Amino acid sequence: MVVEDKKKKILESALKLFNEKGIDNTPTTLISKEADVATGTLYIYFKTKVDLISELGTSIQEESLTSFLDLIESSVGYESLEKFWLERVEWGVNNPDKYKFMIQFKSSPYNINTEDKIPDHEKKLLNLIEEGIKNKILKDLPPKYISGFFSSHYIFTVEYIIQTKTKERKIFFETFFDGIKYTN
Amino acid sequence: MVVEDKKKKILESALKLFNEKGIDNTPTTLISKEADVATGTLYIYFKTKVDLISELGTSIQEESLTSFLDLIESSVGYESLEKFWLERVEWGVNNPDKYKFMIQFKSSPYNINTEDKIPDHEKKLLNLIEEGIKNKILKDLPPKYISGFFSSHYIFTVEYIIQTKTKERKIFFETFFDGIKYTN
Amino acid sequence: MVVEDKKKKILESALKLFNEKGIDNTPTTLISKEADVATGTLYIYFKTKVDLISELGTSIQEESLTSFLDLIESSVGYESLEKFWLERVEWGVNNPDKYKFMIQFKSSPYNINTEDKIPDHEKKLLNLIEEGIKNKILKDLPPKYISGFFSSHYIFTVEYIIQTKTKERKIFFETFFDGIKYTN
Amino acid sequence: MVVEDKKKKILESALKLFNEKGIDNTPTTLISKEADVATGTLYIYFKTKVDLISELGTSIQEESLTSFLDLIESSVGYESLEKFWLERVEWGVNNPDKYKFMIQFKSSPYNINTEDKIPDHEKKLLNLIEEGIKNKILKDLPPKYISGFFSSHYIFTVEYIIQTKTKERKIFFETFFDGIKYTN
DNA sequence: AATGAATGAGCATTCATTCAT
DNA sequence: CATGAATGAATGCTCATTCAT
Repeated sequence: MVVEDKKKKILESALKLFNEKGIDNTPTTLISKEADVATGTLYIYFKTKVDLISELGTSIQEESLTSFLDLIESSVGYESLEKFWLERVEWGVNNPDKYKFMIQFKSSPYNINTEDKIPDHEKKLLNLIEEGIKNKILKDLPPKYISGFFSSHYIFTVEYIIQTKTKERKIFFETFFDGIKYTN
Repeated sequence: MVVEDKKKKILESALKLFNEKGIDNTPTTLISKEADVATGTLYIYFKTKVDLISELGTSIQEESLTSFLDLIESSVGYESLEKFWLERVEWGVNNPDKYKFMIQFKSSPYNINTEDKIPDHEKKLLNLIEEGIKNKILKDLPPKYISGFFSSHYIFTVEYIIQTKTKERKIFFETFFDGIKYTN
Repeated sequence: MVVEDKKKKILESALKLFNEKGIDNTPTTLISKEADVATGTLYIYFKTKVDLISELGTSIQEESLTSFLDLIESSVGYESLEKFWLERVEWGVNNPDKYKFMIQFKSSPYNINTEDKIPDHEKKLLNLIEEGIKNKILKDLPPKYISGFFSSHYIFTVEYIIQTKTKERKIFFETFFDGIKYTN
Repeated sequence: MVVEDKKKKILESALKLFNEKGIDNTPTTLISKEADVATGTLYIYFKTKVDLISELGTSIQEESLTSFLDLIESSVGYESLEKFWLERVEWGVNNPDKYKFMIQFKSSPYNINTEDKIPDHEKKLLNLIEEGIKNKILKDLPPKYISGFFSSHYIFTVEYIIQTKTKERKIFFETFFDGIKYTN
């Protein structure tokens, strides 16, 4: 087995089991078994179970934000926001396991210190929003409210799409955008 | 101590501790201690820890829906929806502990059979939404999407208000309503 | 309810439940419930659960030995022994609950001090046996061995009769008597 | 410590404690302590306390029946039966702890499914008895009665020998055999 | 005597983590 | 690096017994 392959298998098994049984109902021994690895091996790659959870959560959150890089190149408008939104939604729909775990992770006590690791995106997004408000593209709402609204709307929409298997996308984005777009 | 007082204290202690430490990281012994009650007393009022969790979650969910009764009397429009939305938001803001637990509970595995107990509200809300769509007050979106959007937007907004302590309300409701209102 | 009636009901319920679930798997609360009596009432009539068990065991043992009174009037011989044996067997067959519990009780740790309460019968039986040996009616075996053999043979036989529902009796007694009768 | 040594020590400690305090009054923690092993170690070797009890009971029952193999080679008669009986008695007298536990185990609720594991001996013994009846060596009693009588007589006799430390054997076997031998 | 809510020590079992091999 | 037997603190739950009413 190639080096680091075991770590990968452990993370994959953890993801699967955490979704099936919940984080707190998944013993590390079971993760090891699922990963075809000895009990102790898990503790070579992760100091504690919490470390494993954190690393899994953080890495998935980062992956979910890949498309963000495109957004910060452009300025905020219907098209750029829609593109960003669509890419994230598509990622969620195509990675339901990772997505599902991300939700569980975010609302768990294990998320505590994770925000420190993804602060840049937040800041940059806030900057873009402020710019959008100044340019009268977005309503004059607190930027933090808009970014939060974005997240919550996105999370709910992905869940809805996964459940209903609908092919619709644009109308869902408009629900979001109509809520925050500038009107006089 | 008055009858049923102990049960109340147990529920209050559980609420507090579940929010502080998470449901799965709160031993029943700690709940008992916090409630100034013996270990076994908890099991007089609740058959199992899961029963305690369920009863707490269900009762809070019901409480949070009290204002719903007003809504179903009227028809869907800006005013009636806003009134409903405002009352629920106010409940959440004024009961942050209950609110916080409700969120944790809803996304937990302990929520499984609870929906059976609060299905009417969902159905009635869907009926109201369908009516709103027919009357060209709301966009022609899947009713389930609108009701889900309502929930997710409401949850996020309460969180935002609690964190920022802002006095704003109306602009937040408009964020929601502008997203779903009918336009030609 | 007549005085002492509750005590009787408690004993009856205990007998039933001890047989159904085993002594150690029968909570006193369940006995109370079965007897339609409050939890605390049991402890008015019995200082502890062990006391209840002992009293039940002892009283049943005594009852099972009622027929013994006839035996000690006569001297040991085929007829008198058979009569005694038959009466005890019949008692066991007709009181399977009491019989069953008696077996459980005898082989339990709760039996410890009970023998002190039924020593007379034992002694008198031993005297009768010694007499029987002297008179060349019984083999020259240790009297204690014969009395123990009597018990064990009796217990097994009752079990056999209850299980098979056979009407036979005499041939079973002969199995015992042929084992101990004097032959030259 | 050699592999499987811990399991052995756990079984030995359990045997000792079950006899001293009774199965239901022996906590698994005490067994572990007596075996100089951690609490959790017991659960590596036995899934539950019941499993430990069953394995202990079954293995001892099997050991007690070793001498049975000789018996089934021969046909039923005074000598062969006596040899079988003597060997079993000797095993009981020499292994009073195992013997004592076996009795407790047999009359306990934990014995339920154990008979499935030792059914052959019973069947073979019944066959031998039937043969003995046909050949007019044994009385015409129900074979099941004879085999049960054998057991109960054997159990009582071992108890008697252990208590009295007598060296006698033959006279006790005759008690049994005289009870069942054919006479015309 | 009767009640039954309350008590808290006790128990079976789990599981994150370690460490000798 | 890898293994997996071993550890023991921690947990959900039970139940004999008490005592205020």
